[in-house]
Amino acid sequence: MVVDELGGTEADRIFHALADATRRDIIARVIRQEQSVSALARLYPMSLAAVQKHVAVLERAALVTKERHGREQRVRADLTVLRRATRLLDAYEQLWRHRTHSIEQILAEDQEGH
Amino acid sequence: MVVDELGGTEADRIFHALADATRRDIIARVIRQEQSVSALARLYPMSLAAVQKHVAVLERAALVTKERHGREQRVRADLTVLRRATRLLDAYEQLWRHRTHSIEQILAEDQEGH
DNA sequence: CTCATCTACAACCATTTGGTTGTAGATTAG
DNA sequence: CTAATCTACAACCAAATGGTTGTAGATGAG
Repeated sequence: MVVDELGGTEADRIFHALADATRRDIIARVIRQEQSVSALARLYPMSLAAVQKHVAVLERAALVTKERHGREQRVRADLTVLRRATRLLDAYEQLWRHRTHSIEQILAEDQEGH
Repeated sequence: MVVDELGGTEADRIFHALADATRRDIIARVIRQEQSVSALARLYPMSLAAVQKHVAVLERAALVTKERHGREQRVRADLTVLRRATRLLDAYEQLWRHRTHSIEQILAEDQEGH
């Protein structure tokens, strides 16, 4: 029923991408060192295609980028996006602590287009 | 195919709960002031039952709790859980900055069990 | 050149998600 | 008591998720 262009807001995509243990593990691994897709696939009890899909979800959320290097496609993390997610949650906490009445700021940051 | 008890790990539930704009809006509102379910339902272009389901998702993630007050069910935020999510993302950022080789800590925190 | 490897992508399937309507139980108002 | 309100929950449905297998195109190794 969602007729949206693709998957909703940026926050939608980021949190959805984080809502899976395999994807969080992929992030944690490529933070330390970029890895090829098939190297990642060997780590998990699922097919290469499944891991490709997980990487694609992370890519849609801009949490990782791929860079072709020979015949390999190296996956690496883009931490600035992860930082945006952290700041969004931080904003909710601020909202709590300060009981601020200007909720519009955090909600505005939570829209498509940021 | 998931024969799991219910929805995976705590982090799964928290991030999944946050991956929807309506649910994030509900959190932002009940942070400021607890609201009854039907009061929340009037805010969104969907049925009461739909909002009930969103609240249930937030409840499964322990991001909100309900407290009966007369015939109303007041929804309020539990910020300690939101804080856990923030700390989890913070941990990823630390992992990035310090390139620490003890990834086990953050992964351990990411398991079912607390 | 030939073959193995890495990747992409389509088709398919079961389950979950996010919405609906409808029914029914508590609780308060008058 | 009766009626209106708030909530819960079941049944249903379309679409998205998360997995599979299979096919095919690039690229590197020998």
